[in-house]
Amino acid sequence: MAAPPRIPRGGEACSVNVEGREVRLTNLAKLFWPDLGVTKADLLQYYADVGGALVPHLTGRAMVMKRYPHGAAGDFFFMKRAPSPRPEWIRTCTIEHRSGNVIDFPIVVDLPSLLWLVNLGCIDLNPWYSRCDDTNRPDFLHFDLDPGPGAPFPRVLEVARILRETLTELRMPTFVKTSGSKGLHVYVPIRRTPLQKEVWTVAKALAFELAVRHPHVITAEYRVAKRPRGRVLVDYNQNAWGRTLASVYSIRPRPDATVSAPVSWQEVDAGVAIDDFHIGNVPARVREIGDLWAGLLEGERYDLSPLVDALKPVRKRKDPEA
DNA sequence: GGGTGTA
DNA sequence: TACACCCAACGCTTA
DNA sequence: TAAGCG
Ligand SMILES: [Mn+2]
Ligand SMILES: [Mn+2]
Repeated sequence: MAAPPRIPRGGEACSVNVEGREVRLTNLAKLFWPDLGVTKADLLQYYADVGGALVPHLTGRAMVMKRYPHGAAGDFFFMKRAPSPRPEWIRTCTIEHRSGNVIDFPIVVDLPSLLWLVNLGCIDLNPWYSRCDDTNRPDFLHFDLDPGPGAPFPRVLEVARILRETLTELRMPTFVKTSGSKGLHVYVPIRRTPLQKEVWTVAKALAFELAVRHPHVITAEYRVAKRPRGRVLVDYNQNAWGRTLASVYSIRPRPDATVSAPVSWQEVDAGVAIDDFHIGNVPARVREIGDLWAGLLEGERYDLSPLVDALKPVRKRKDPEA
């Protein structure tokens, strides 16, 4: 792999040749984390450094932009439509919503398109779970583990281990990462057969099953006010159509520039912490151990169809007889 | 972050 | 020139 | 059908 490009640290703006594309980068000296002395150039350099591991996880997926043009502590706004003007080599994904709205989302396919997106003020990257060629059939089932008030991070680790046990019993491959914010994300690679809604149904059923079996540490309660204190929410609704999570290797707009970092289950057992992974140490970790989540894209994929079928209302279920 | 519209 | 303004919207829940 | 949720 080619060495990552060097991002100029000074000057207002510049044009950098990346993999044969001219990428215009702006406001390079602007402090995105004033307390850390971390600039927009540092943010771009980080993504250039981890791009080899990150880009495969984004490529071909519509991106929801969460833009922080005034830094991590500044106001942000969501944007779905790829802004114009833009380089002619930025690809888009056209998705029609049920309301009739048609949105042209940008797609990341390589390092130039990634850096173009980051330069817009995107601190974290938010890809769809499905690829653009079939936006209603996701590649993953996932579990968003959110600690509620009074739930310390080690309780999230505990819930993740419980979840892993359940998924392993079902023979599902599992991958875990810190969210970089408060919790953990567990992903299961699936064959691209069920619709997003069907994947959501499976996530919901498993979330409630877990909450019933481990009521002292897990909740799947929809209403905030009804969630018991000190529990970890299995936020199955994150599997709904059109929703996104911050990707692996995303820097989060948090005070310490923490990163959503892939971790091994051994590290979960040993006890990681959110602030173990940040803009300052993740590039070296990736150089040393590579992409712990490569198997999510390249490895075996689980066939969710039997589970989907089993959860259908009896009348609609495929009759196993005759 | 940056284009556009208004003063 | 110097500003204000805009920039998403879903599907799922319970009442 | 409306409002809460993320
Ligand atoms: Mn979360
Ligand atoms: Mn959540």
